[in-house]
Amino acid sequence: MKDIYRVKLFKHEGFQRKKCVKCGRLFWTVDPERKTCGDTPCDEYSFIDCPPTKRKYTLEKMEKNFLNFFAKHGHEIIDRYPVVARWRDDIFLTIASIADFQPWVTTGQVPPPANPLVISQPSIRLNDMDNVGRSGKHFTLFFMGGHHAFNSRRKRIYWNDETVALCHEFLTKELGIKSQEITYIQDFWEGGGNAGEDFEVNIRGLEIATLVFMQYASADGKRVPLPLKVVDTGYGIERLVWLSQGTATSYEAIFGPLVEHLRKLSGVHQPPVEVLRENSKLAGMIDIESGRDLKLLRSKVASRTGLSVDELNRILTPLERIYAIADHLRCLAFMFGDGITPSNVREGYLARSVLRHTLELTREMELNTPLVELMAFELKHLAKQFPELEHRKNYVLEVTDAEEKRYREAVSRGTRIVKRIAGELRSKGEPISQRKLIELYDTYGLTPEIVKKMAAEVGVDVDVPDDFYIKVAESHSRAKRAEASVPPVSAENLRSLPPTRQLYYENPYAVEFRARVLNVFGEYVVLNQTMFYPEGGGQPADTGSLESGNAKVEVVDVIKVEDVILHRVKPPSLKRGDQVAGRVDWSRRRSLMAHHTGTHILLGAARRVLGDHVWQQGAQKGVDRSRLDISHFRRVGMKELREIERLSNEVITEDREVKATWMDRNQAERKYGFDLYQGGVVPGKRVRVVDIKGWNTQACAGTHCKRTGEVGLLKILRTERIQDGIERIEFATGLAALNFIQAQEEQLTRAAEILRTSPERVAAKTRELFEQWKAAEKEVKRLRQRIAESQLPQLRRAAKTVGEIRVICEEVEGASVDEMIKIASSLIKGDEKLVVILASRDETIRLVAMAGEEAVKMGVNCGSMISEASKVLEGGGGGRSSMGQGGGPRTDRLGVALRRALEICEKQIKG
RNA sequence: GGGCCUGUAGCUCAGUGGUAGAGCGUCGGCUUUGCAAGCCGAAGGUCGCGGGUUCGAGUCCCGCCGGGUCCA
Repeated sequence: MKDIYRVKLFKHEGFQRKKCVKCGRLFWTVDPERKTCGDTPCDEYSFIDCPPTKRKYTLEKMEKNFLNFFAKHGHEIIDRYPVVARWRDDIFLTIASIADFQPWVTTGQVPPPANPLVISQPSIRLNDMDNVGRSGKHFTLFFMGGHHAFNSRRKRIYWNDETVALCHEFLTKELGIKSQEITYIQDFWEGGGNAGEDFEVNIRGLEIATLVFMQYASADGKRVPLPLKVVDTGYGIERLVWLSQGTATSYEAIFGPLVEHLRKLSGVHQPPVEVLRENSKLAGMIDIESGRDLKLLRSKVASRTGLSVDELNRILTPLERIYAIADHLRCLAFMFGDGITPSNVREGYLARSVLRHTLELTREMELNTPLVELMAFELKHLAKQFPELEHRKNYVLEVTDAEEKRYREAVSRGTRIVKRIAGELRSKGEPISQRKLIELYDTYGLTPEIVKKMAAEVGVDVDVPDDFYIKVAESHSRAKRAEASVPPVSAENLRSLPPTRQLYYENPYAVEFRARVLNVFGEYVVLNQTMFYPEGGGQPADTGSLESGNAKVEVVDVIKVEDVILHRVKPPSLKRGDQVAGRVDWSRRRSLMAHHTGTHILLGAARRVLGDHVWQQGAQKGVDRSRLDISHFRRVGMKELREIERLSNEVITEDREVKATWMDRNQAERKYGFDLYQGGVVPGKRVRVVDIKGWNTQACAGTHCKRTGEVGLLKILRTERIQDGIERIEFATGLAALNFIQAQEEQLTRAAEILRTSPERVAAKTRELFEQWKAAEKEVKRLRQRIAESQLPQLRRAAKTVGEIRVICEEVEGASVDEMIKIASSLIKGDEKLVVILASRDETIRLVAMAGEEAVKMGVNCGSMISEASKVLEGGGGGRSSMGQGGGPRTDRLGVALRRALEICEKQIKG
């Protein structure tokens, strides 16, 4: 097999392959003296204070330089993609430049937007968020420069020789780095089902690029050659900037102004340069992953600088936090700027995590500046290079502010809970358990750090395990993946059939058609052409009938498997070769079309009213009502809803044109951007674009009205918060909307009739009535109290003497339990030796017994007395010795129960 | 999508199936030169909504609605 690592450049320039004496990996160098591979930890950073480039670059300059260099060498510059990977359903965030072209381009289904191309892609990786600020080189968001070539069997662009040559020329000619400074380490890259040989490009201890030659699909340990061989390169633009500036950390080079701003705000002093330099060099040598790694780093820096570990912690920790805050703010600016809505799910949750992590850092630093102010500062600096973020400024700031407030509320709520728990534990002298700690994190979002701090304030210990977050993960059961629905007829069986001609696209208004039965699979029929729309894109399938000769069958469902449309018919009496006349249930289809077009109109209105961060998160069309789920960072208010509804109907009355056209995917994306994919990821080389003139454009496979006027009327029925950050709007169009309005009107009219008022006055009248009802209830309560009181003398006279105590045992007609209790307690108030047993009757019998203090001392137990007496009534009861309640359904045995109670009472005194 | 927590007075929250409570706030009175505060008292509740179990449900069960939070 050919050695892919042995590229032409190495031969021309006299590179030799060597084995690193430290790590044992193979690498290429022109320096005959070199023994190590040039990567950390084999080589220490040696560019700090003496950069290897001929000049210093800012991030903006370096990005431009990178793009222009490759543009000069035949690459087309492609605009960056959003950091939220809307075109994919396997990842939430864009993690690399190649991610922009997966899966459609890399699998060969869609041609690349240009070939070869170059791009600078903001990429987000949150895996080691905790290292950011400490390691000196980690970022949550970084710019990955990538030059990509897609080599098909028919057309070769370039491969290993040219890739390395381009890289080397960029580094040496463009940046002025000496050839002998650069090493190329041989490696093998594998990920996401693809694999290939690669070079890691290192300069003075810093890895600045990876050049991958992606050519295998890897599954189950086997490697199968890919039809498309892809040059996948990734240059760390921030690292190149750092290299060129030679600052102590990359953060100083990238976030200079914001770091300076934060330093001023927090009053953190800049540590001596030599401390920072040594820290940075050593940080590069150690993979900081845990608190233990950090301790190791500190102690090594301590021994080099002569400072104590405590001293280092004091001067470095605040700075590390500042670096992390600066990094996180940039990441958030892009996340929000590209339209992520914070949420408790999906990418929204990732954004929330970064934001809360940032707030934690400011809290630890006791930096009281609201995050929204810091974000405003950051946006100002990003505006020049990224004008698209400036356009979203309002949303970014609004959402930052809202999230910050929400978090502060969560923490203050949590504080109260922790203090309460801690207060209880303090009396017992116990620490907060690990289980409780996990529970607090799980249900209130309180990190152990916060809990520890709050508990300490009331003097309670917290035992935080090192592997806390692992324990949290363990406490959750693994979620099962939803199984993909299996088609009723396998694609295998359908392979020999031609794609079904989709007549519903040619004329969505046609109802009747003729067709030939190509094949039958059980109750599923395949035709050569059809007007039946198969379920898809949230639009349910059409129904109708197929007629052949004398036989008529009903079409109950229609599905699409790849390019073939299956009609489920009842009864399944059609045969292959039959000529059929099809007829679509038009009123159903018409309503579905109006609802589908209505969905697009509504989304356009929502985006105009709420902002263009609003994305469709799902939609389901129906005949009577439909629903649209949209992302938004807070509940949609009544006023906003009214405006959305008004705008929608305005667009309907304007009777705008609705056009559906098939377009080349790249062309469509270029023209409309990723807003196209509102309805979700759509497969394929060509996409169907539905455009409501001047209002909304989406990739969509559904059937639509030709003009918005046909929708007729759009009425929002209700909204629901289906998830944090996602609002569901239910609505109806046309006659279905009218039905709803009429039904509501009827309710209102009926309510008005009952209230003897006009519909306009229903609200006022109801309020009035409600107030009167409350007042009347109170009055009733007062009066019944008076009645009860008036019965007291009579009841007192009925007292019997039993031994040393007195017992009142009577029925009180029409009294509730509460009243009997009140009567009994006021009788007892004047006589501690009194026992009161009362009963009343409505649907069931209720018994109440109360005893004075003295009577209880003499052995009276109301609870057991009532419990026993209730059995007579075939019910139950209980209570304390001073009071008992009970009853039962046998209304005919009231007298018996009372006698029984008295009997027991007498026994209790004697016993 | 899965899990956990939660909805009680204007606010913050208690409330082993048995007479709906506390603190703060509001109002009134007393005390005080006034303020801050203190003392005494009062008003204020469809216990989220709807079913069920029970003699009896704020409490237990089911459904719905709202809020919070963690995980994928």
